[in-house]
Amino acid sequence: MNIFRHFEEIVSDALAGLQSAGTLAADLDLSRVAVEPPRDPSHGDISTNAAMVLSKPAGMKPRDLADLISTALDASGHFTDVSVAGPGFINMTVRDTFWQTRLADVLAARTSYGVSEMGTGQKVNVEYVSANPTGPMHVGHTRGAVFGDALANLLEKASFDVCREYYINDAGGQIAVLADSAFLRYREALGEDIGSIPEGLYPGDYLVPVGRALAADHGDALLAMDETARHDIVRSASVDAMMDLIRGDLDALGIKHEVFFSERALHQSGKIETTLKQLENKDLIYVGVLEPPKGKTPDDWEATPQTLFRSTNFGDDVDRALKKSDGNWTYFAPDIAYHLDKYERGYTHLIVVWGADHGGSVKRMKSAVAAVSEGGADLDVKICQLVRLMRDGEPIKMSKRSGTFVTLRDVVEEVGKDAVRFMMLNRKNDAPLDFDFAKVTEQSKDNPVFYVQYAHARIHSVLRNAAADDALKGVDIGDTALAAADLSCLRDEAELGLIKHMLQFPRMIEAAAEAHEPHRIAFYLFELASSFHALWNKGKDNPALRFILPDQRDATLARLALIRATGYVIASGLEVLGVEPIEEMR
RNA sequence: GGCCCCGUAGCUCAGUAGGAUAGAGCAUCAGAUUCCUAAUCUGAGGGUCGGUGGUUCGAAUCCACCCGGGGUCACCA
Repeated sequence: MNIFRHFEEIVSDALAGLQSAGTLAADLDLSRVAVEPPRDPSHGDISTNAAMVLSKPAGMKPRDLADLISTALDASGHFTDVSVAGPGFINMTVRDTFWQTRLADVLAARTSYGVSEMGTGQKVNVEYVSANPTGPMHVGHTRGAVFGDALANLLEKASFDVCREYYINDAGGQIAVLADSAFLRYREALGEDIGSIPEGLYPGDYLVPVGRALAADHGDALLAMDETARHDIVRSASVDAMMDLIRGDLDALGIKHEVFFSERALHQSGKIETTLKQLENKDLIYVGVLEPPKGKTPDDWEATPQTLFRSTNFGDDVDRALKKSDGNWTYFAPDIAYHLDKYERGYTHLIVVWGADHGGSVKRMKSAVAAVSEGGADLDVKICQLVRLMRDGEPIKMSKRSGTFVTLRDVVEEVGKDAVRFMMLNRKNDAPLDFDFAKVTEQSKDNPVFYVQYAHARIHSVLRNAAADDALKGVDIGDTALAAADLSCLRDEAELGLIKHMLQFPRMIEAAAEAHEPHRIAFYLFELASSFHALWNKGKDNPALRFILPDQRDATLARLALIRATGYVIASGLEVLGVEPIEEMR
C-alpha cells in the first residue's frame, strides 16, 4: 500500500546486485538507506541517500558510488530518468502512467486507504482521560481526551491491536470528599435545610440528583446507619453517577473506552501488595530517608523514614515514596500495580496521556514499568500542554468560584465535536495551544477544520453535479467504473501533483504512528486540501481543466476518478482525527 | 538549585531514526469571479532556525555549555 516500500525494494535489489557482483561488501548495514520523495519535486519523484550513507563502509567517494548505483537503477527499467545530484543523491523519475494507475488502488481501498501492516497486530494499550470522577469533565481534560483517542485511531490504522483505557481514580481522598458532598445532598433531598455548602466540599449542582437518587433508594435509612457502611453506599453511588456523567461527556466528543479500570478494585484485589512483594524480592524496595528537595525546602518538611522504590536504578532522579505518613499507599503504589496488570494482560507497548502538570512523574513511571516488566514493556508518556481558551483574541479567565468555569460540554455545544477535535489536534501535543471560539466556528481558510471539510464537500458537490449532468446520463460513475477510466487523461502538472500528494498518505500514517503524533495527519490534510483547492481554481482560469467537461467523457471520468480518490483520502485522514467528512456545506 | 518541555518570517506554528535552495497560515502589497460553492485561488516581499563551540561528506534536527519563556519538585491523583 505504501508505494515507497515498492521503491525501497527496487533500490535494495540494485544494492543486492552490486553486493553479489562484489562491488559492495555483502555484510553492509543498509538500515540508514532512505527512499523518499525529494523535498523539491523538480528533483524527480523518488530520491535515495544510499550512496552517501554507504560511501564510507564501501570505501568509495559518494559520487562514484552514486554513479554505480544509478546505473543499476537505470537498468532495472522502472524509471524514465535516474540522475545523481548534489553531494550524491540519486533522483529517480517514474513515468506518469505509474502515478495515474495508482488512483485505482485508492478507489479500491476507499476510506481504508492508508491502512498499514506496520503494527502487525501488536498489542498497544492507550490510557487517556482518566479524570477523577468527582464531577463533569472540564475543558482542561479535552485536549488529552481528543489526543489519546486520535492516537488510538491512528495506531489502529497502522494495524496495532489497540485498547483504549480509562483509569478510574476512585480510591483517594478526593473521592471521600465527593461522598461527603453527596451525603449532604442526600440530606437536602430528605428535606433538611443544608444551608450553603461548607468549604472543602464540592458545591456543584450535579450532585443534587445523586442525593435525590439516594433518598429514593434508601429513604432515611442512611442517617441511622454506621458511618463506614453508609460511606460505602454513598461513595459507590456517587462514583457511578460521576462516571455516567463523564461517559456522557466523552460520548459528546465521540470517545468510547473499551476498559474502565478501577483503582479501588485494584486495592481490594490485593494486587498492590503482591506487586510490591515482587519488587521487594528484587531488592527494589527499602525503608529510607529522602533528602529534602534542593533549592526549595517545603516548610513542613520532615526527615522521616519512608518506604521507597529504587527508581534511581532505572534513571529517575530520586527514589520515590510508596506509602504516605498515615500508612496508606501513595498514588504511585497502585499505579505500579496497574501497569503490571496492563503488561500481564499482554500489552507490551504502553502509552499514557497526561497533562503538563504531571510531567514530573514521567521518569518514575517509566522506572516502574521497566522494573515490573523486567524490560519487557515500553512506556511512552505523552504530555499534553495547556489550552488557552480565547474569545476574539482575548483570553478567557476561568475560576470555579466566580462561575466562569468552562466544562467540556460547554465547548462541544458551542462549536461542535468536529471543530473541537480538529483544533485540539492541530498542534503538537507538547506545545501550548490557543483555542479561540470565534476562529473555530469561522468559515474561512483561517479555520483549518472548515478548510479541509470544505474541500471534501466541494468534491461531493462535483460528484452530485456529474450525476445530474445530461451529458453523462446513463454513464456509470461508480468507483469501479472510475477506476477503469482512461486515467492517462490526467496530464496536467496540478493533476499529477494532486495524485502524488495523496499517495503520500500511507507514508504519513506510518510516520505519525511510529512517532505517536496524530497532529501530523491534521497538517497533512490541510496541505492535501490546499492542493485540491488549487486545482479547482485552475479550472476557473482554464476551463479545459474543469472536472466536468460535457463533450469529453473520457477526461471527465478520469477527473472524477481523481477527485473521488482525493475525497477518500481526506475521509480516511479525518477518520483518524475522529472528524466527520461532510458532503455538503450550505 | 534539580528535572522536563519550548525558543524557526512582524504574529501563530509545521519541519528530529541528520539530507539538496528551511516551509505553511495570518498580516502587508499586487492580481484572478459571464465558469463545477471567490467560504477559494495566483504571485511578491519577509530568516545569523535563541547564542557559542563540537561530532561529519552534510546539523533547525545529535552532543556540551550558556541565554530567554513555561511546567514541576517527599507524604496530593
